[in-house]
Amino acid sequence: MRKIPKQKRSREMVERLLEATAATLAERGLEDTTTNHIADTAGVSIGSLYQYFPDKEALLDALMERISDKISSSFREHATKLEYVNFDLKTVANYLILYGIDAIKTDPLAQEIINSWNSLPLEKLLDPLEKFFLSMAQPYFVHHYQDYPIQHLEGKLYVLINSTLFTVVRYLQSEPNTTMSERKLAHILSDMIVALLAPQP
Amino acid sequence: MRKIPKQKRSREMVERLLEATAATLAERGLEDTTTNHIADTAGVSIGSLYQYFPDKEALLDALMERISDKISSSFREHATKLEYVNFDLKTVANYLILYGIDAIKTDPLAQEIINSWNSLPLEKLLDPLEKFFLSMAQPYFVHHYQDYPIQHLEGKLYVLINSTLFTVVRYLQSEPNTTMSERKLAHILSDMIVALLAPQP
Amino acid sequence: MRKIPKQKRSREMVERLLEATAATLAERGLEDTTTNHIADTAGVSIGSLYQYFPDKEALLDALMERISDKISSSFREHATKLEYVNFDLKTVANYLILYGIDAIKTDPLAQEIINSWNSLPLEKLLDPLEKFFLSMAQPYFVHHYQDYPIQHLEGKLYVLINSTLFTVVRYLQSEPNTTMSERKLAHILSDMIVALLAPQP
Amino acid sequence: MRKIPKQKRSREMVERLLEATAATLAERGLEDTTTNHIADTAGVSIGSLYQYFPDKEALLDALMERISDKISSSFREHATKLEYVNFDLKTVANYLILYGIDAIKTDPLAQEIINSWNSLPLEKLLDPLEKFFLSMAQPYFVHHYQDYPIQHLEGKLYVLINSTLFTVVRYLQSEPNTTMSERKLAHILSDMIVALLAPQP
DNA sequence: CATGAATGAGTATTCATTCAT
DNA sequence: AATGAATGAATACTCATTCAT
Repeated sequence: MRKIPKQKRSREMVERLLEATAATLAERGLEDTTTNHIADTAGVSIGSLYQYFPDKEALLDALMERISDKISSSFREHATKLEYVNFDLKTVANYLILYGIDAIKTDPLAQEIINSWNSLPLEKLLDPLEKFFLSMAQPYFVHHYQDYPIQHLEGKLYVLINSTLFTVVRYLQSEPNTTMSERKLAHILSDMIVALLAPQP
Repeated sequence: MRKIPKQKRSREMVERLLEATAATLAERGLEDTTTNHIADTAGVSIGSLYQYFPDKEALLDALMERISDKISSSFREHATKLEYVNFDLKTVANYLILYGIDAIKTDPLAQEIINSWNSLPLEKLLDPLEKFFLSMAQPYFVHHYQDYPIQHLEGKLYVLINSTLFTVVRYLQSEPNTTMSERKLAHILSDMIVALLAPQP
Repeated sequence: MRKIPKQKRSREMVERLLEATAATLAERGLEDTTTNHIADTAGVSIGSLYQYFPDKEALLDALMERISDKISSSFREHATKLEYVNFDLKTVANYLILYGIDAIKTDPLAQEIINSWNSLPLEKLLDPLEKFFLSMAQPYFVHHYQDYPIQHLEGKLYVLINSTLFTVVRYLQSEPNTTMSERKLAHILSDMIVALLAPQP
Repeated sequence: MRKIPKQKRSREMVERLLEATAATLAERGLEDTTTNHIADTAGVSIGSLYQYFPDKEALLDALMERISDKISSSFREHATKLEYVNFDLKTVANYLILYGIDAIKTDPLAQEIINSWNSLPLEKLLDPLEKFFLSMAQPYFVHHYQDYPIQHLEGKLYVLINSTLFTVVRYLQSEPNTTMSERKLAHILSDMIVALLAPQP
């Protein structure tokens, strides 16, 4: 009976710290973010921070996972709302890529992550994201191409997801200098996805 | 007549420092690489290091560029030897990807770079590489598909190059845990390349 | 109730660090005084030093101010004990100058300051001292020469205070080589003071 | 026969180095002046610099002496042109002080010296200057007050010269914040000089 | 559990000076 | 005598982490 409130408090604390980390990162940039800044922003003592996270790395790792979750559910929501199952692959892919680009450009934290991917534990963000997109893509395929060979599918999706994610990241990193438009990028990427997955029979 | 040996010396020093940087990086990992370590490894005083590079960042940047060059020429050589122009796209792509993977796995420095891409100025490596592959791909296309629409080509190559590079990098980062074989990865990637570039007419 | 001990601790720390600075300065000379030396001498970690002073300069500045305070109160005490208001200007000036010289020669820190005025933020010492002597002189004048024109007074005091301070400092710097006795110096200086301030009516 | 050109070259070199030091000091400020900067400015190798001056200190010392000489001759010239012997003490003192202030404010090097007197071997400048003013004042007194007691004179001049020099320096250091005008300062200082030296009989 | 004062290892960089050529 | 490449000691300051209260 005592444990539940404790866990709740604990969860709230973790929450608070992660939000503080996100906020500090977005405001000051990774370079200028210290554990003490984070504790301050969270309105918590530095000692407490270390009660909940063994070290800075763990904090960053947890944040990346959390962001991964947010992105996932945001995508899921959107895709569901869109009733994506009813559209053809090209349309869905194109739409989701554009949505993703927009989401990143809107969020200062996402911005900072993209700019400091050097120095952030990006795997912690990408690994779950990879799994998520896999889990999202599979039902789609079950629906549209019932007899699609699953083993092949997994490998192809692995490749496509990473390809798309990184190309978008890199595009956004060097954006001001690039001539390609977002629309064109999305177009090519979704073409690529379709081309690899759904070759004309 | 006197100046040439000077320039030579200077070049040698730069060379030596870059090699020392590479070695230190490969041995101690980026985390534990200090400018003093590098100078030591180069058998040179720390003061000299700073005579040739304004700061640590410049050293790392230069190293990345140098590696990019090495990779480029290594690929070019290989591709030329292979007379790649005579082979179909699928074969060339597949071969070069496998060659690249092997090259990375053979080179401890490449290994370290892949593992610490966090913290390394990866753009300095990727930007030229991107250009290089573009320059390598274009003649191939001129030869094989004379009537290929060039504007599309550039965008597609941009996407494919980044997609391939990153997917390979990511594959190698998480390799021990992955079930996919290198051959399969290469296969899928080259499929993807062909699918996007050379749709069956 | 809890905060007072904290503030006390803080004050003690500042105290300790300033004393350590003074001691290190006196012992090793400014040239050879590092922040780490100071922290060591204070029996405190270098990190703590920087928790209380933003940088070395601030430490030195604070020390100068502190010394200025010490000198001021020492003078004030002495002058009060002496009931200087009851004596004529020449006597008071002469006495205080001799007292100052003696105080400096007795204090190894003062010695070091005089020898390394190069490299010390002397203004931080002189500005308040100037003000102090001004504040000390004015009541005296109000008392002795009620109808003394105040505006003139301020300018003259500014000149006299700086003149006296510096001449004494310079005298002490080059003392071993000088033939003039302290008494003579004090005599001339007090003569000068009287001559400028209190011309025979 | 060979030695004379050598000495000449040597002299020129010293000259050049001192001028380079002065220029570098004036342009970059003491803080940012390195021996290498100086050698560069002089158009001479750093090795040569050390052929003529054992270390940086010696260079600075020499510069201070040289400046002292310049100031002396500049004053002497001016005073002579003015036929100062024919004027009364107050006028001469007042004029020379104003001239000095102006000379300093006109010369960027003088400016820098005043601002970095911390860190410069000021004694090297002041000692000769003190002697110079002494030597300049004595004939004046011989002329005007033949029966002036010489021993007293020396002590008084010592005090007055230092007083005046420092008060002016300090005034110029804190000038922007001061309300007193240059004229007033000169006025008080010359009053002080007259008051101490030439009491109304 | 919370606090936050204290810790101290760790590091990039400067610059006066030397000495082989 | 001149050169200038090479030297390397020396130092201020940061920040993740601990632990006594």
